[in-house]
Amino acid sequence: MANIGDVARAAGVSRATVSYLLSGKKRLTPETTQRIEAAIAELGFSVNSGARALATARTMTLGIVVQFHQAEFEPALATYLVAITDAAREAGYSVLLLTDADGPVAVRRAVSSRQVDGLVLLNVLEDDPRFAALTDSPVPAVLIGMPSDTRGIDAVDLDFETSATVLVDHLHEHGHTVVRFVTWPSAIYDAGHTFALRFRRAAHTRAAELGVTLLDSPCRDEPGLIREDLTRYLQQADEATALLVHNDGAVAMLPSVLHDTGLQVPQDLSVVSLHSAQLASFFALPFTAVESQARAAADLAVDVLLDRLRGSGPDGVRHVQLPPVLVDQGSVATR
Amino acid sequence: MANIGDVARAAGVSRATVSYLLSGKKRLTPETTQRIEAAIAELGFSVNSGARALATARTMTLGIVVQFHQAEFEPALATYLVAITDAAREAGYSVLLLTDADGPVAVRRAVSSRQVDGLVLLNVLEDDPRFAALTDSPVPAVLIGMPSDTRGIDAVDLDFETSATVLVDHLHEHGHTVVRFVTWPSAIYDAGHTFALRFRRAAHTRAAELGVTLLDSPCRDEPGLIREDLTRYLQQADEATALLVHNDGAVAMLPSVLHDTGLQVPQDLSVVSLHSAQLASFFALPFTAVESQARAAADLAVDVLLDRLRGSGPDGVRHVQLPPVLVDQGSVATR
DNA sequence: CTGAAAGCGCTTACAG
DNA sequence: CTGAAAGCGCTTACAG
Repeated sequence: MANIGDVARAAGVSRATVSYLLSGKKRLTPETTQRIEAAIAELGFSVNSGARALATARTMTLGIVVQFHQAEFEPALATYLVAITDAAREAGYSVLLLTDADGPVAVRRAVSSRQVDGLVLLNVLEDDPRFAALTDSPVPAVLIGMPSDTRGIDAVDLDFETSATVLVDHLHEHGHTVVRFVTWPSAIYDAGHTFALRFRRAAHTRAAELGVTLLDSPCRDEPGLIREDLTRYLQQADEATALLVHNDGAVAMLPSVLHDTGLQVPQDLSVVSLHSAQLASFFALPFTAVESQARAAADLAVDVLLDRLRGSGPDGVRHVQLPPVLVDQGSVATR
Repeated sequence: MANIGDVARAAGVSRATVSYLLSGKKRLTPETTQRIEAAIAELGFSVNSGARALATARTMTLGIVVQFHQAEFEPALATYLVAITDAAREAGYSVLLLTDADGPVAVRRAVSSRQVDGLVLLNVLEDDPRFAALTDSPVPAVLIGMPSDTRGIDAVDLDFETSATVLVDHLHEHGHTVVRFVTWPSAIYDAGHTFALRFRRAAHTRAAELGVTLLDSPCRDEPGLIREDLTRYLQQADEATALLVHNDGAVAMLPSVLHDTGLQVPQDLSVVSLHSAQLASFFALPFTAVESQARAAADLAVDVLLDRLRGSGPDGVRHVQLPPVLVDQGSVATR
């Protein structure tokens, strides 16, 4: 394969001149430019990325750190990966996938062998073990997720707190005062998933402010068990007039369980939910909801990280939360 | 950050000696080994991967070429990505994610800028546009998918033909002679998805051999439409006593539609299916089925690719098909 | 068993 | 506007 010397020789210039054309850092005469471009095209030359990385000390590569291996239960994961990679490519960056079961190890290896210029962390926990590997690292990172203490790391996510507020408000405005709050299995909260903790906390806070009673109703994590749990909740004779759902598995199962129990939405029961847009689309979910947009979060994360890499953007640590959009599908009745 | 020279100095040896320890290509005295190892640990040294790539002409990186952007409708995609990356890492390889909407461009760029030593192609079509970019490439590739003409490229996949045969046999053995074949939307076949074409062809061939009538019944590609299509098929008054399903969206919807139409499986209707293991697990699908295992295919693909890179393994082009496993869940009644 | 030296393919002050 | 030269951090025949 041709290297920069071959191009220089074919064009009758020095290697430096070819390099300047490639980087655009110096302006060349039109004739020189044209001769070099012709040589590049003829030889099918492209820059050896390893050599460039060595010379510039920049890899033009970002790493995505996927911490968990339950990819199967994360329908939005592929969307995140593809969206991050797309956004990175548009900025001239490649993407390395880092999936080690041991997150800190994955981070340290990529950083110390200088494989990446920056990192995107997916599936962030309140007290994430990867943080330690990041604090003494010369490589900037951005979290997709918003722990209460980000340790000085940039972070980006849907605004789960406002999302909860918006949904509780929506129910309250329609006259609902007792609401069943269908949540993730407790293991999700215990593990410290930031999206779950933030949403739950804000839902309770807002409900208290408005005098709305929230009945916590966790669903377990397998289809059969979720169905059982949901069925039990729906058949329970109590004063709950609405469901506030934050659990992708449960909301996916909900239409079928509603059907089985013969309850009509919104006549017999109102429903609002927070779930990923992927899930909504895959199941054509018919509920009024805030949909988390993996692509928007991914684009934002890459923007923030690139700002940091370029030294552009605002000073100081950045915490950016995407404003939720309520998609009203009429699944809430006025009481 | 420390480089190999810093380590050499700290250990009182030459850089070459450190390099030999790192690569294991020469045997050093225990004392030297120990001094170097101590220096490495103390300095927190690790090899600069770009520099190593430049010196060795090997990147130790594989590229995954994801061609389509409908990541949302591909629940197994994340599993493929994670599984390939895991397998690669175990062999000492990193993984670059290549998602350009223009597949051939993604391939050419990664190859010509020497970012990868090998490529894994996902979502392979019968007449895939990426093949052309591969034939004149010095970088070996493996397909996950099995076109009829692989152009000399290694390929790996579930054996969809045997899968179809096994499922048709299963129905035939239980006395079913008229079977409704619920298929993907015709666009899937028209686009040339190898898994769809191979399965359909083999199903028809086997059915013809056994004297089983297969009623082709495509489902469209949105939840609402799938439900409509399935409902219409189930209510159709004909002699079909069983369903053979090859359509992930349809099989996911099937339990609910069965419920609505009041049909009992297997009493009123027998069902067999081919779907991804991810789907089966996410929905707890209760049907006798062949489940496609993304992880198995990913492991196999990486094995084949690494054999090629090392020059090990059998000579010639390799086409490996994973034997299907029938998971009998009793959804077929004897007639 | 160990080391000096060339080379991988690029970039970038620096001099002209 | 262009080029000679040093340097990025490694590896690997080769000589000892």
